[in-house]
Amino acid sequence: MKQLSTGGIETLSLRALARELGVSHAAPLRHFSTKADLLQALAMDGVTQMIGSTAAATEELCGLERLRRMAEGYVEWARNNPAYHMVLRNPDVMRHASDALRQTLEDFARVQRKEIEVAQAQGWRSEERPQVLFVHLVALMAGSAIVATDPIYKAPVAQLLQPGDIDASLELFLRMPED
Amino acid sequence: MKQLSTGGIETLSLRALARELGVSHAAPLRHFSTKADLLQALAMDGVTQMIGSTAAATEELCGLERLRRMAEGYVEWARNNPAYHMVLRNPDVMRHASDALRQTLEDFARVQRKEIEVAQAQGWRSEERPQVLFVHLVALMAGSAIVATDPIYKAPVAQLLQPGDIDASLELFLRMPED
DNA sequence: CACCTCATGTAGACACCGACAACATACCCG
DNA sequence: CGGGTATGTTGTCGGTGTCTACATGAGGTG
Repeated sequence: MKQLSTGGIETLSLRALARELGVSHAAPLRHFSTKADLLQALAMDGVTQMIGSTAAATEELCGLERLRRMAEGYVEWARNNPAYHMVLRNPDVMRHASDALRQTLEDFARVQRKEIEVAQAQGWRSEERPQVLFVHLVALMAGSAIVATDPIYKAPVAQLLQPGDIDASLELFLRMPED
Repeated sequence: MKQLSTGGIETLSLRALARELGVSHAAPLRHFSTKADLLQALAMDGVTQMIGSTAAATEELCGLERLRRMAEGYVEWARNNPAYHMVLRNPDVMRHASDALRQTLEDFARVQRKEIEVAQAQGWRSEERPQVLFVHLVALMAGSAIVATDPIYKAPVAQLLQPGDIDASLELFLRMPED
């Protein structure tokens, strides 16, 4: 159906894609009726892959540890798939997300909320309101991925940002209080 | 020179801009030699304004309280200036940021790092490495602004996200441990 | 005043793009 | 066999960024 991320991309153009595949300029429109459709498909693909390499890979864990590994895995996925990550960062793409994409993201959020509950039952920040922890987690994951990948955020930190710093930052939030 | 944000925008086009101003299609190129130049100017404008309404407005504060107000102010600014915020979120724009823009951001980061030092001296997370706190702060601010403004992040939280939740989330990090 | 220069605006052209329509081809299934 | 569906092709349209050549006017200098 499609071989994505053929080259390091993101001046994506349907016509360039057609050229790359050696087909006529309008051929891609048979598969994606509009350019937004293509980006939708890429976003869905990216989200599926991201969830596959975070939530699924931590299925045997639970509670706080699972949350930490999920967050670390998310940042690592963003690092390893900058093209997909850029698509997911694009507000214009996500604003018109399909119902299926929204549903997938909601399922992912549900897992996070469930594990927050478990972690709280295990004594992690048990006095906090769960939705505040959830918002914090989501913001921290999204922001850490950006800091880890976007050159403009790397610049102000320059050499100061050592390899493990982002994981250490995630752990500031995702660790037991008595550690 | 320019009246920006004439309408709620971000299918920005030099020709549309020219039409809006009642000039010929190539006139804007006299002021911004390329479209990327225009976005650069917008980004610089946005960053200047953002810093003006956060760092400057908290000048009389210091340490932890200043950091908290800066973070809250940043999120509020993003909420109130979605168009500017979208420009600053765009990786393609920021990747080619001018030296002046980089310098401005670096100055902003310097203030944050200084206040982190002050806060640590006041007993806030004094055992942590400063750069880890800095990375955490930057990620949290960037992520919170996105969660606060991007519909795709609002959706999974739905009505669960109450007005004060994001501030409460920021406070999870930016508060004294004994509170 | 004459003259030059620079900033600004204009018109035209080019290549690229997304999208649409009309037509061709091939394949599957009743 | 025959028709429908999926896929691809060519051609076209309007829109866009950018370049070039040309106009015009303001300001300063001789």
